[in-house]
Amino acid sequence: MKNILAGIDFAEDSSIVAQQLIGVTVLVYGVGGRIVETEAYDALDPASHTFSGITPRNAAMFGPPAHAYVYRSYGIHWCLNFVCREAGHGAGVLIRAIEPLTGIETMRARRGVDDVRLLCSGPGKVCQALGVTHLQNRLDLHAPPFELRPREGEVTVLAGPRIGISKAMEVPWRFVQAGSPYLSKPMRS
DNA sequence: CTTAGGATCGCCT
DNA sequence: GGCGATCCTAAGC
Repeated sequence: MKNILAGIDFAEDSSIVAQQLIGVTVLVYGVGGRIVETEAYDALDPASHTFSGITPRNAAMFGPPAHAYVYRSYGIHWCLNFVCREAGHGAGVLIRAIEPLTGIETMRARRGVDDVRLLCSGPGKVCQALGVTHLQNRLDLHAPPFELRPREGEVTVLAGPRIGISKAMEVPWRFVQAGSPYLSKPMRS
């Protein structure tokens, strides 16, 4: 199935996909690891880039699911999203943190940091470590340079408020792997 | 430990 | 002209 990848149906709501992505391995040109933190966004959500309709920047999120949406944040960083639902809905999942597994030396070199816990502990860091830029915007996640592998084993997922937004603060659409030392911030207890 | 400021791009008011 | 789905560094308590 076209929308099924790594055991996840990307045509589902972004809040569903965001939870299911915790524990999934993502590689870009063979470098990456296990997703431990995500956030869901949706066109009905005032905190989403897509809330006010399609623009050149967010067009990828209105495209087909299981594709990448990469945007520039604060003019400096890149952030990686996976598009959800059917084309035209403007929904997606922000990849906020990864547990580094393969290509750790490459990530260290790209990030200029030694501590593994700091390699991918934030959306901008994830893209720097994995080498994601606008060149990957709108690419199909089924094909290289992307590779997604299903979650293996049990994962405990916690939900809480999203980070760095000023609207819809009460929506609990941040998802983390419980107890992971690789999060951008610990989940509030 | 917390807070503040700078970097710098695309879109909005 | 303002403001982010951010990160890093420096300074203060």
